[in-house]
Amino acid sequence: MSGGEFNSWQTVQAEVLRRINAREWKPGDFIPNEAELSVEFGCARATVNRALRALADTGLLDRRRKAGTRVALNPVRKATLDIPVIRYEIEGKGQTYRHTVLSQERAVPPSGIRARMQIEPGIKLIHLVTLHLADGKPYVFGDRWINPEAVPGIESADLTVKSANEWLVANIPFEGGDFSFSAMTAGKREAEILACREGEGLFVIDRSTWNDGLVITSVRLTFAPGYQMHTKI
Amino acid sequence: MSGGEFNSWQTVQAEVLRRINAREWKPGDFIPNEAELSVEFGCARATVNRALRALADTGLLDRRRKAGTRVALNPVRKATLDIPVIRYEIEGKGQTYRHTVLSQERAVPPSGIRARMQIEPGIKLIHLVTLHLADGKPYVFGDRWINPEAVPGIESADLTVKSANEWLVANIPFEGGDFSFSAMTAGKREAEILACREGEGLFVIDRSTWNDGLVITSVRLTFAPGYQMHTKI
DNA sequence: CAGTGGTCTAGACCACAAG
DNA sequence: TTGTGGTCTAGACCACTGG
Repeated sequence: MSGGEFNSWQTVQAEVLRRINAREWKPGDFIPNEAELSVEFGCARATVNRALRALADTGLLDRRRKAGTRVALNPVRKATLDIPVIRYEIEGKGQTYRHTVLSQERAVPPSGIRARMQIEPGIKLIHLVTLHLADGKPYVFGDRWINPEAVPGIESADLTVKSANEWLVANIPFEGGDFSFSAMTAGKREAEILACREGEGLFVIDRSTWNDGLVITSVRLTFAPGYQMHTKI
Repeated sequence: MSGGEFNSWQTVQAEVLRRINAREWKPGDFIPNEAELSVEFGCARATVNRALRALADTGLLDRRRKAGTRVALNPVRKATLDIPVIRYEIEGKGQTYRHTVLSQERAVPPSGIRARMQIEPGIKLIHLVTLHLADGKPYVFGDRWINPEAVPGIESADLTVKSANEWLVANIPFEGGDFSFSAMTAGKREAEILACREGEGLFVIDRSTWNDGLVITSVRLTFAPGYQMHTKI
Protein backbone atom coordinates (compact mmCIF):
# COMPACT_ATOMS: atom_id res chain seq x y z
CA MET A 1 0.00 0.00 0.00
CA SER A 2 2.58 2.54 1.00
CA GLY A 3 4.16 4.11 -2.06
CA GLY A 4 7.61 3.38 -3.28
CA GLU A 5 9.70 6.12 -4.84
CA PHE A 6 7.23 8.92 -5.45
CA ASN A 7 9.67 11.67 -4.73
CA SER A 8 9.26 13.75 -7.84
CA TRP A 9 6.15 15.71 -8.61
CA GLN A 10 5.89 14.09 -12.04
CA THR A 11 5.90 10.67 -10.43
CA VAL A 12 3.18 11.72 -8.02
CA GLN A 13 1.20 13.18 -10.89
CA ALA A 14 1.52 9.98 -12.89
CA GLU A 15 0.33 7.89 -9.96
CA VAL A 16 -2.64 10.14 -9.36
CA LEU A 17 -3.47 9.96 -13.06
CA ARG A 18 -3.21 6.19 -12.93
CA ARG A 19 -5.66 5.99 -10.05
CA ILE A 20 -8.11 8.24 -11.83
CA ASN A 21 -7.85 6.24 -15.03
CA ALA A 22 -8.15 2.98 -13.13
CA ARG A 23 -11.29 4.34 -11.50
CA GLU A 24 -9.81 3.90 -8.06
CA TRP A 25 -10.77 7.54 -7.73
CA LYS A 26 -13.94 8.16 -9.69
CA PRO A 27 -15.25 11.44 -11.05
CA GLY A 28 -16.77 13.35 -8.16
CA ASP A 29 -14.81 11.49 -5.49
CA PHE A 30 -12.78 13.37 -2.96
CA ILE A 31 -9.18 12.23 -2.86
CA PRO A 32 -7.01 12.24 0.28
CA ASN A 33 -5.69 15.61 1.31
CA GLU A 34 -2.16 16.76 0.62
CA ALA A 35 -0.82 15.84 4.02
CA GLU A 36 -2.09 12.29 3.78
CA LEU A 37 -0.79 11.83 0.25
CA SER A 38 2.61 13.20 1.16
CA VAL A 39 2.86 10.57 3.89
CA GLU A 40 1.67 7.79 1.60
CA PHE A 41 4.01 8.80 -1.20
CA GLY A 42 6.90 9.50 1.11
CA CYS A 43 7.53 13.02 -0.11
CA ALA A 44 7.03 16.58 1.01
CA ARG A 45 3.60 18.16 0.91
CA ALA A 46 4.90 20.79 -1.51
CA THR A 47 5.65 18.02 -3.98
CA VAL A 48 2.12 16.69 -3.78
CA ASN A 49 0.86 20.23 -4.06
CA ARG A 50 2.74 20.85 -7.27
CA ALA A 51 1.48 17.63 -8.82
CA LEU A 52 -2.15 18.25 -7.91
CA ARG A 53 -2.03 21.89 -8.88
CA ALA A 54 -0.79 20.93 -12.33
CA LEU A 55 -3.66 18.48 -12.72
CA ALA A 56 -6.13 21.09 -11.54
CA ASP A 57 -4.76 23.46 -14.18
CA THR A 58 -5.66 21.00 -16.89
CA GLY A 59 -9.18 20.74 -15.50
CA LEU A 60 -8.88 17.16 -14.29
CA LEU A 61 -9.07 17.97 -10.60
CA ASP A 62 -11.21 20.42 -8.72
CA ARG A 63 -9.56 21.91 -5.67
CA ARG A 64 -11.07 24.12 -3.03
CA ARG A 65 -9.78 25.22 0.32
CA LYS A 66 -11.35 23.50 3.24
CA ALA A 67 -13.49 21.37 0.93
CA GLY A 68 -10.60 19.37 -0.47
CA THR A 69 -9.66 17.95 -3.84
CA ARG A 70 -12.00 15.96 -6.00
CA VAL A 71 -11.82 14.37 -9.39
CA ALA A 72 -13.55 16.74 -11.77
CA LEU A 73 -17.11 15.74 -12.52
CA ASN A 74 -17.46 17.37 -15.89
CA PRO A 75 -14.17 17.08 -17.63
CA VAL A 76 -13.84 20.50 -19.17
CA ARG A 77 -10.36 19.95 -20.41
CA LYS A 78 -8.15 22.87 -21.17
CA ALA A 79 -6.03 22.94 -24.25
CA THR A 80 -3.31 25.50 -24.80
CA LEU A 81 -2.91 26.90 -28.21
CA ASP A 82 -0.10 28.93 -29.65
CA ILE A 83 -0.77 32.30 -31.20
CA PRO A 84 2.09 32.75 -33.60
CA VAL A 85 3.04 35.69 -35.71
CA ILE A 86 1.94 34.85 -39.22
CA ARG A 87 5.37 35.31 -40.69
CA TYR A 88 6.83 32.72 -38.32
CA GLU A 89 3.98 30.37 -39.03
CA ILE A 90 4.63 30.52 -42.75
CA GLU A 91 8.40 30.45 -42.51
CA GLY A 92 8.12 27.57 -40.07
CA LYS A 93 6.63 25.52 -42.87
CA GLY A 94 9.57 26.32 -45.08
CA GLN A 95 7.58 28.69 -47.28
CA THR A 96 8.59 32.20 -48.17
CA TYR A 97 6.67 35.02 -46.59
CA ARG A 98 5.59 38.25 -48.17
CA HIS A 99 2.93 40.78 -47.29
CA THR A 100 1.38 43.74 -49.00
CA VAL A 101 -0.69 46.64 -47.77
CA LEU A 102 -3.93 46.81 -49.74
CA SER A 103 -5.12 50.01 -48.15
CA GLN A 104 -4.32 52.37 -45.32
CA GLU A 105 -6.41 55.31 -44.23
CA ARG A 106 -7.90 57.14 -41.31
CA ALA A 107 -11.59 56.53 -41.00
CA VAL A 108 -14.49 56.37 -38.62
CA PRO A 109 -14.95 52.70 -37.71
CA PRO A 110 -18.27 50.88 -38.09
CA SER A 111 -20.31 50.42 -34.95
CA GLY A 112 -19.23 46.84 -34.37
CA ILE A 113 -15.59 47.84 -34.18
CA ARG A 114 -16.50 50.90 -32.12
CA ALA A 115 -18.16 48.69 -29.55
CA ARG A 116 -15.33 46.16 -29.51
CA MET A 117 -12.77 48.87 -29.04
CA GLN A 118 -14.78 51.15 -26.80
CA ILE A 119 -14.31 54.14 -29.04
CA GLU A 120 -16.43 57.29 -28.95
CA PRO A 121 -18.59 57.93 -32.01
CA GLY A 122 -16.97 60.07 -34.65
CA ILE A 123 -13.38 59.32 -33.66
CA LYS A 124 -11.16 58.33 -36.54
CA LEU A 125 -8.93 55.28 -36.34
CA ILE A 126 -6.30 53.85 -38.60
CA HIS A 127 -7.78 51.31 -40.94
CA LEU A 128 -5.37 48.91 -42.53
CA VAL A 129 -6.00 46.05 -44.91
CA THR A 130 -3.10 43.73 -45.55
CA LEU A 131 -2.55 40.49 -47.38
CA HIS A 132 -0.02 37.89 -46.28
CA LEU A 133 1.30 35.47 -48.85
CA ALA A 134 3.02 32.11 -48.54
CA ASP A 135 5.16 31.20 -51.54
CA GLY A 136 3.36 33.97 -53.38
CA LYS A 137 -0.10 32.56 -52.75
CA PRO A 138 -2.66 34.36 -50.61
CA TYR A 139 -2.56 32.92 -47.11
CA VAL A 140 -4.58 35.26 -44.95
CA PHE A 141 -5.74 38.81 -45.09
CA GLY A 142 -6.16 41.13 -42.17
CA ASP A 143 -8.69 43.88 -41.77
CA ARG A 144 -7.32 45.87 -38.89
CA TRP A 145 -8.29 48.95 -36.89
CA ILE A 146 -5.69 50.65 -34.73
CA ASN A 147 -6.31 53.19 -32.02
CA PRO A 148 -3.63 55.86 -32.57
CA GLU A 149 -4.19 57.17 -29.03
CA ALA A 150 -2.95 53.88 -27.68
CA VAL A 151 -0.13 53.49 -30.14
CA PRO A 152 2.34 56.35 -30.15
CA GLY A 153 4.64 56.22 -33.11
CA ILE A 154 2.36 54.26 -35.39
CA GLU A 155 1.89 57.24 -37.68
CA SER A 156 5.54 57.37 -38.56
CA ALA A 157 6.02 53.63 -38.94
CA ASP A 158 6.37 52.18 -42.40
CA LEU A 159 3.99 49.26 -42.24
CA THR A 160 4.87 48.09 -45.70
CA VAL A 161 8.23 46.89 -44.44
CA LYS A 162 7.19 45.18 -41.27
CA SER A 163 3.57 44.05 -40.98
CA ALA A 164 1.35 45.91 -38.56
CA ASN A 165 1.12 42.90 -36.29
CA GLU A 166 4.86 42.49 -36.11
CA TRP A 167 5.37 46.18 -35.56
CA LEU A 168 2.83 46.19 -32.77
CA VAL A 169 4.13 43.16 -30.90
CA ALA A 170 7.64 44.52 -31.16
CA ASN A 171 6.81 48.03 -30.05
CA ILE A 172 3.63 48.09 -28.03
CA PRO A 173 3.24 46.01 -24.90
CA PHE A 174 -0.14 44.58 -24.14
CA GLU A 175 -1.79 43.09 -21.13
CA GLY A 176 -4.30 40.81 -22.73
CA GLY A 177 -6.38 39.92 -25.71
CA ASP A 178 -9.69 38.46 -26.75
CA PHE A 179 -9.85 35.85 -29.45
CA SER A 180 -12.74 34.39 -31.28
CA PHE A 181 -12.68 31.72 -33.93
CA SER A 182 -15.42 31.18 -36.45
CA ALA A 183 -16.22 30.45 -40.05
CA MET A 184 -17.60 32.73 -42.75
CA THR A 185 -18.74 32.41 -46.31
CA ALA A 186 -16.51 34.01 -48.91
CA GLY A 187 -18.18 36.97 -50.56
CA LYS A 188 -16.99 38.77 -53.63
CA ARG A 189 -14.35 40.75 -51.76
CA GLU A 190 -12.87 37.75 -49.96
CA ALA A 191 -12.88 35.67 -53.12
CA GLU A 192 -10.97 38.34 -54.98
CA ILE A 193 -8.40 38.98 -52.31
CA LEU A 194 -7.77 35.35 -51.42
CA ALA A 195 -8.11 34.08 -54.98
CA CYS A 196 -10.78 31.58 -54.06
CA ARG A 197 -14.32 30.94 -55.19
CA GLU A 198 -17.23 32.94 -53.90
CA GLY A 199 -19.20 30.89 -51.42
CA GLU A 200 -16.29 28.96 -49.97
CA GLY A 201 -16.06 28.48 -46.22
CA LEU A 202 -13.23 30.44 -44.67
CA PHE A 203 -11.65 30.26 -41.26
CA VAL A 204 -11.74 33.52 -39.33
CA ILE A 205 -9.96 34.82 -36.25
CA ASP A 206 -11.12 38.01 -34.57
CA ARG A 207 -8.64 39.38 -32.10
CA SER A 208 -8.51 42.45 -29.91
CA THR A 209 -5.60 43.37 -27.69
CA TRP A 210 -5.55 45.93 -24.95
CA ASN A 211 -3.27 47.60 -22.47
CA ASP A 212 -3.92 50.02 -19.61
CA GLY A 213 -7.64 49.63 -20.22
CA LEU A 214 -7.24 50.94 -23.74
CA VAL A 215 -7.96 48.74 -26.74
CA ILE A 216 -4.93 48.95 -28.97
CA THR A 217 -6.08 47.16 -32.04
CA SER A 218 -8.80 44.92 -33.35
CA VAL A 219 -8.21 42.72 -36.33
CA ARG A 220 -10.10 40.17 -38.36
CA LEU A 221 -7.94 37.56 -40.02
CA THR A 222 -9.60 35.70 -42.86
CA PHE A 223 -7.68 32.66 -44.00
CA ALA A 224 -7.53 31.09 -47.41
CA PRO A 225 -9.41 27.80 -47.80
CA GLY A 226 -7.70 24.81 -46.27
CA TYR A 227 -6.28 26.57 -43.24
CA GLN A 228 -6.23 24.55 -40.05
CA MET A 229 -5.33 25.40 -36.50
CA HIS A 230 -3.97 22.56 -34.40
CA THR A 231 -3.56 21.83 -30.75
CA LYS A 232 -3.09 18.95 -28.37
CA ILE A 233 -4.07 18.10 -24.86
CA MET B 1 16.71 50.33 -6.24
CA SER B 2 16.24 47.51 -3.78
CA GLY B 3 12.69 46.23 -3.93
CA GLY B 4 10.09 46.82 -1.29
CA GLU B 5 7.54 44.14 -0.53
CA PHE B 6 7.90 41.63 -3.30
CA ASN B 7 7.24 38.65 -1.12
CA SER B 8 4.53 36.95 -3.11
CA TRP B 9 5.14 35.33 -6.44
CA GLN B 10 2.31 37.32 -8.01
CA THR B 11 3.98 40.53 -6.92
CA VAL B 12 7.27 39.41 -8.37
CA GLN B 13 5.52 38.43 -11.57
CA ALA B 14 3.82 41.81 -11.81
CA GLU B 15 7.11 43.63 -11.34
CA VAL B 16 8.83 41.52 -13.98
CA LEU B 17 5.94 42.19 -16.34
CA ARG B 18 6.21 45.89 -15.64
CA ARG B 19 9.88 45.93 -16.49
CA ILE B 20 9.25 44.07 -19.71
CA ASN B 21 6.45 46.40 -20.69
CA ALA B 22 8.49 49.44 -19.75
CA ARG B 23 11.28 48.10 -21.97
CA GLU B 24 13.68 48.06 -19.07
CA TRP B 25 14.17 44.49 -20.17
CA LYS B 26 13.81 44.30 -23.93
CA PRO B 27 12.98 41.29 -26.06
CA GLY B 28 16.10 39.18 -26.35
CA ASP B 29 17.71 40.59 -23.19
CA PHE B 30 18.89 38.31 -20.47
CA ILE B 31 17.43 39.18 -17.11
CA PRO B 32 19.24 38.66 -13.80
CA ASN B 33 19.33 35.11 -12.53
CA GLU B 34 17.03 33.80 -9.85
CA ALA B 35 19.50 34.22 -7.04
CA GLU B 36 20.10 37.87 -7.87
CA LEU B 37 16.43 38.64 -8.23
CA SER B 38 15.59 36.93 -4.97
CA VAL B 39 18.09 39.22 -3.23
CA GLU B 40 16.78 42.30 -4.99
CA PHE B 41 13.17 41.47 -4.27
CA GLY B 42 13.86 40.30 -0.76
CA CYS B 43 12.24 36.91 -1.13
CA ALA B 44 13.22 33.28 -1.49
CA ARG B 45 14.56 31.98 -4.73
CA ALA B 46 11.65 29.56 -4.96
CA THR B 47 9.31 32.52 -5.09
CA VAL B 48 11.18 34.08 -7.98
CA ASN B 49 11.26 30.68 -9.63
CA ARG B 50 7.51 30.30 -9.46
CA ALA B 51 6.93 33.76 -10.90
CA LEU B 52 9.35 33.29 -13.77
CA ARG B 53 8.17 29.79 -14.52
CA ALA B 54 4.61 31.04 -14.85
CA LEU B 55 5.73 33.72 -17.30
CA ALA B 56 7.72 31.18 -19.26
CA ASP B 57 4.58 29.04 -19.48
CA THR B 58 2.76 31.86 -21.22
CA GLY B 59 5.61 32.19 -23.68
CA LEU B 60 6.81 35.57 -22.48
CA LEU B 61 10.11 34.36 -21.10
CA ASP B 62 12.55 31.85 -22.43
CA ARG B 63 14.44 29.92 -19.78
CA ARG B 64 17.31 27.53 -20.18
CA ARG B 65 19.61 25.95 -17.67
CA LYS B 66 23.01 27.46 -17.56
CA ALA B 67 22.11 29.95 -20.26
CA GLY B 68 19.70 31.90 -18.09
CA THR B 69 16.38 33.63 -18.60
CA ARG B 70 15.68 36.03 -21.42
CA VAL B 71 12.69 37.98 -22.60
CA ALA B 72 11.19 36.00 -25.47
CA LEU B 73 12.22 37.33 -28.84
CA ASN B 74 9.28 36.11 -30.84
CA PRO B 75 6.21 36.53 -28.73
CA VAL B 76 4.42 33.26 -29.42
CA ARG B 77 1.76 33.77 -26.82
CA LYS B 78 -0.15 30.82 -25.52
CA ALA B 79 -3.87 30.95 -24.98
CA THR B 80 -5.77 28.29 -23.11
CA LEU B 81 -9.12 27.27 -24.39
CA ASP B 82 -11.78 25.21 -22.74
CA ILE B 83 -13.09 22.10 -24.42
CA PRO B 84 -16.57 21.73 -23.01
CA VAL B 85 -19.08 18.98 -23.43
CA ILE B 86 -21.64 20.24 -25.90
CA ARG B 87 -24.56 19.73 -23.57
CA TYR B 88 -22.95 21.94 -20.93
CA GLU B 89 -22.11 24.55 -23.52
CA ILE B 90 -25.73 24.75 -24.63
CA GLU B 91 -27.23 24.56 -21.17
CA GLY B 92 -24.75 27.16 -20.03
CA LYS B 93 -26.40 29.60 -22.40
CA GLY B 94 -29.78 28.86 -20.87
CA GLN B 95 -30.98 26.87 -23.85
CA THR B 96 -32.47 23.42 -23.73
CA TYR B 97 -30.36 20.58 -25.02
CA ARG B 98 -31.47 17.62 -27.05
CA HIS B 99 -29.67 15.19 -29.28
CA THR B 100 -30.65 12.52 -31.74
CA VAL B 101 -28.81 9.65 -33.33
CA LEU B 102 -29.08 9.90 -37.09
CA SER B 103 -27.34 6.63 -37.78
CA GLN B 104 -25.34 3.95 -36.03
CA GLU B 105 -23.61 1.04 -37.73
CA ARG B 106 -20.46 -1.01 -37.93
CA ALA B 107 -18.45 -0.21 -40.99
CA VAL B 108 -14.98 -0.10 -42.46
CA PRO B 109 -13.72 3.47 -42.10
CA PRO B 110 -12.44 5.53 -45.00
CA SER B 111 -8.68 5.76 -45.35
CA GLY B 112 -8.43 9.20 -43.75
CA ILE B 113 -10.00 7.95 -40.55
CA ARG B 114 -7.96 4.77 -40.75
CA ALA B 115 -4.77 6.78 -40.83
CA ARG B 116 -5.86 9.10 -38.04
CA MET B 117 -6.82 6.20 -35.83
CA GLN B 118 -4.04 3.84 -36.87
CA ILE B 119 -6.44 1.07 -37.76
CA GLU B 120 -5.59 -1.94 -39.91
CA PRO B 121 -7.34 -2.11 -43.28
CA GLY B 122 -10.58 -4.05 -43.27
CA ILE B 123 -11.29 -3.63 -39.55
CA LYS B 124 -14.80 -2.48 -38.79
CA LEU B 125 -15.45 0.37 -36.40
CA ILE B 126 -18.57 1.86 -34.95
CA HIS B 127 -19.78 4.75 -37.03
CA LEU B 128 -22.16 7.13 -35.37
CA VAL B 129 -23.78 10.27 -36.69
CA THR B 130 -25.55 12.46 -34.16
CA LEU B 131 -27.21 15.83 -34.14
CA HIS B 132 -27.21 18.13 -31.13
CA LEU B 133 -29.94 20.73 -30.86
CA ALA B 134 -30.23 23.93 -28.84
CA ASP B 135 -33.81 25.01 -28.20
CA GLY B 136 -34.82 22.57 -30.90
CA LYS B 137 -32.57 24.13 -33.53
CA PRO B 138 -29.60 22.29 -35.04
CA TYR B 139 -26.46 23.32 -33.23
CA VAL B 140 -23.78 20.88 -34.29
CA PHE B 141 -23.59 17.46 -35.76
CA GLY B 142 -20.98 14.87 -35.07
CA ASP B 143 -19.63 12.26 -37.43
CA ARG B 144 -17.84 9.86 -35.13
CA TRP B 145 -15.82 6.68 -35.41
CA ILE B 146 -15.21 4.59 -32.33
CA ASN B 147 -12.67 1.81 -31.93
CA PRO B 148 -14.57 -0.93 -30.08
CA GLU B 149 -11.27 -2.57 -29.12
CA ALA B 150 -10.42 0.47 -27.07
CA VAL B 151 -13.87 0.92 -25.63
CA PRO B 152 -15.19 -2.08 -23.75
CA GLY B 153 -18.89 -1.78 -23.03
CA ILE B 154 -19.71 0.56 -25.86
CA GLU B 155 -21.74 -2.12 -27.63
CA SER B 156 -24.20 -2.38 -24.80
CA ALA B 157 -24.48 1.34 -24.15
CA ASP B 158 -27.62 3.12 -25.26
CA LEU B 159 -26.21 6.15 -26.98
CA THR B 160 -29.62 7.63 -27.65
CA VAL B 161 -29.95 8.46 -23.97
CA LYS B 162 -26.52 9.88 -23.29
CA SER B 163 -24.56 11.22 -26.23
CA ALA B 164 -21.51 9.25 -27.31
CA ASN B 165 -19.22 12.01 -26.17
CA GLU B 166 -20.73 12.17 -22.73
CA TRP B 167 -20.72 8.41 -22.42
CA LEU B 168 -17.08 8.26 -23.41
CA VAL B 169 -15.82 10.99 -21.12
CA ALA B 170 -17.74 9.43 -18.25
CA ASN B 171 -16.61 5.88 -18.87
CA ILE B 172 -13.37 5.81 -20.80
CA PRO B 173 -10.27 7.55 -19.52
CA PHE B 174 -7.95 9.12 -22.03
CA GLU B 175 -4.42 10.36 -21.98
CA GLY B 176 -4.56 12.95 -24.68
CA GLY B 177 -6.18 14.30 -27.74
CA ASP B 178 -5.50 16.09 -31.00
CA PHE B 179 -7.66 18.97 -32.06
CA SER B 180 -7.86 20.82 -35.28
CA PHE B 181 -10.07 23.74 -36.13
CA SER B 182 -11.01 24.75 -39.62
CA ALA B 183 -13.79 25.89 -41.89
CA MET B 184 -15.69 24.02 -44.55
CA THR B 185 -18.30 24.80 -47.13
CA ALA B 186 -21.73 23.35 -46.50
CA GLY B 187 -22.62 20.71 -49.05
CA LYS B 188 -26.01 19.16 -49.58
CA ARG B 189 -25.69 16.83 -46.61
CA GLU B 190 -24.57 19.50 -44.15
CA ALA B 191 -27.23 21.91 -45.37
CA GLU B 192 -29.94 19.34 -44.80
CA ILE B 193 -28.80 18.25 -41.38
CA LEU B 194 -28.05 21.71 -40.04
CA ALA B 195 -30.97 23.38 -41.81
CA CYS B 196 -28.74 25.94 -43.48
CA ARG B 197 -28.09 26.93 -47.08
CA GLU B 198 -25.75 25.00 -49.27
CA GLY B 199 -22.50 26.90 -49.68
CA GLU B 200 -22.44 28.45 -46.25
CA GLY B 201 -19.19 28.52 -44.32
CA LEU B 202 -19.24 26.21 -41.32
CA PHE B 203 -16.93 25.91 -38.35
CA VAL B 204 -15.40 22.48 -37.91
CA ILE B 205 -13.57 20.74 -35.10
CA ASP B 206 -11.75 17.47 -35.71
CA ARG B 207 -10.78 15.68 -32.56
CA SER B 208 -9.09 12.38 -31.79
CA THR B 209 -8.54 11.04 -28.33
CA TRP B 210 -6.28 8.20 -27.31
CA ASN B 211 -5.24 6.12 -24.37
CA ASP B 212 -2.57 3.47 -23.91
CA GLY B 213 -1.38 4.18 -27.42
CA LEU B 214 -4.77 3.22 -28.80
CA VAL B 215 -6.95 5.76 -30.55
CA ILE B 216 -10.33 5.60 -28.88
CA THR B 217 -12.41 7.79 -31.11
CA SER B 218 -12.18 10.32 -33.86
CA VAL B 219 -14.97 12.79 -34.43
CA ARG B 220 -15.73 15.66 -36.76
CA LEU B 221 -18.03 18.29 -35.30
CA THR B 222 -19.65 20.55 -37.85
CA PHE B 223 -21.33 23.57 -36.33
CA ALA B 224 -24.32 25.48 -37.58
CA PRO B 225 -23.60 28.92 -39.04
CA GLY B 226 -22.82 31.60 -36.51
CA TYR B 227 -20.90 29.45 -34.08
CA GLN B 228 -17.95 31.08 -32.38
CA MET B 229 -15.28 29.80 -30.07
CA HIS B 230 -13.82 32.29 -27.63
CA THR B 231 -10.73 32.60 -25.56
CA LYS B 232 -8.63 35.16 -23.76
CA ILE B 233 -5.01 35.72 -22.96
C1' DC C 1 -14.46 27.70 14.19
C1' DA C 2 -11.30 24.54 12.08
C1' DG C 3 -9.73 21.93 8.07
C1' DT C 4 -7.81 22.37 3.65
C1' DG C 5 -5.22 24.20 0.05
C1' DG C 6 -1.95 28.27 -1.00
C1' DT C 7 2.25 29.97 -0.31
C1' DC C 8 6.83 31.42 1.65
C1' DT C 9 11.39 30.19 3.43
C1' DA C 10 16.18 28.62 3.82
C1' DG C 11 18.89 25.34 2.47
C1' DA C 12 20.28 21.58 -0.29
C1' DC C 13 21.25 18.67 -4.20
C1' DC C 14 20.59 17.61 -8.99
C1' DA C 15 20.38 17.97 -14.23
C1' DC C 16 21.45 20.13 -17.99
C1' DA C 17 24.10 22.60 -21.30
C1' DA C 18 27.27 26.43 -22.58
C1' DG C 19 31.96 27.28 -23.02
C1' DT D 1 33.95 22.38 -15.83
C1' DT D 2 30.71 25.32 -13.85
C1' DG D 3 26.76 28.40 -13.79
C1' DT D 4 21.92 28.29 -14.11
C1' DG D 5 17.41 26.70 -13.64
C1' DG D 6 14.69 22.56 -11.65
C1' DT D 7 13.26 20.49 -7.81
C1' DC D 8 12.84 18.50 -3.03
C1' DT D 9 12.43 19.21 1.94
C1' DA D 10 10.71 20.38 6.54
C1' DG D 11 8.50 23.59 8.70
C1' DA D 12 5.69 27.53 9.13
C1' DC D 13 1.97 30.78 8.56
C1' DC D 14 -1.87 32.44 5.91
C1' DA D 15 -6.48 32.66 3.38
C1' DC D 16 -10.41 30.96 2.30
C1' DT D 17 -14.60 28.63 3.13
C1' DG D 18 -17.57 24.79 4.71
C1' DG D 19 -20.09 23.47 8.59
